[in-house]
Amino acid sequence: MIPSQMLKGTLEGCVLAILRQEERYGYEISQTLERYGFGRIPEGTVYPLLLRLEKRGSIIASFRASPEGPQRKYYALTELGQKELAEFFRNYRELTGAVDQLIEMTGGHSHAQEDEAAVGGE
Amino acid sequence: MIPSQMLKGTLEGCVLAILRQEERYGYEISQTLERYGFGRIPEGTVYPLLLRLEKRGSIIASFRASPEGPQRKYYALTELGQKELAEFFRNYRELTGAVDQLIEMTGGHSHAQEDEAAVGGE
DNA sequence: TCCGCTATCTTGTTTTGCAAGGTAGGTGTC
DNA sequence: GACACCTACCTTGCAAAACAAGATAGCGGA
Repeated sequence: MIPSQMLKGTLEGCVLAILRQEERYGYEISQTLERYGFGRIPEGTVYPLLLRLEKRGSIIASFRASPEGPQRKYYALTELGQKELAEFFRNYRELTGAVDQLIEMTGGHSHAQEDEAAVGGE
Repeated sequence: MIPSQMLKGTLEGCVLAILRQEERYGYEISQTLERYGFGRIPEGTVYPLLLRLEKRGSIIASFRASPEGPQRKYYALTELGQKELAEFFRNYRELTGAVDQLIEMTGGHSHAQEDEAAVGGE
């Protein structure tokens, strides 16, 4: 399980990335994140995040009926959202670049699983 | 500049990684992080983080004189700290694995700079 | 004496993930 | 009709952590 602190800042960019190609609604996004390996991201996280993005103007919403259950609120990227997504990519690369360099300099480990196997856990 | 929200949780693991091979003191760690590409990490961030780790038992401190200025507080990893470092590696890989997969599935981009160049900025 | 560098720590603010819980539509079962 | 369950949305309040700002202190030089 990815610790919640480590998701901070990253989740927002990931939601923008999910909306990059097609409109999606909150409930769907929550499930999509889980499929990508983020673990269960509860609605109490996703909806406030979406409302924040909407208020800021990064995404726009439109209600549409659902074949099962209540209306769905579909979100789409605005131009601002696309710029923010591009900036997220840059920041994410900057972060992983720094961390990967640090890991390598301080004793390797960046993407292999040598001695970790012995520690076990999870 | 990496946004501070994106550093949350990650910084702690990075400090553990820095202490992996040799003892270091706070002021030094702050400068080391900058050299690795994290940008300026102010003392108001580093010292509380170190105190937190010390209280938790992840690191132990020992004062030693400095050739210039006041005493230095050197930190070293404990066994707990080493386990936490190993867990940080796992979590970091899990996070980057999920994000990289998401980025790739939603339109590539993982580590190239194609269309972003046109957006400009920074 | 005062400034600047080294070196430590504290207080309070802000952001954000999440637990918990509430509202509501639709379908099925008793 | 009453109830349960899934879908689908939202809100309130808490906790963790980065950081701005500022305090303290040793040491050297102008």
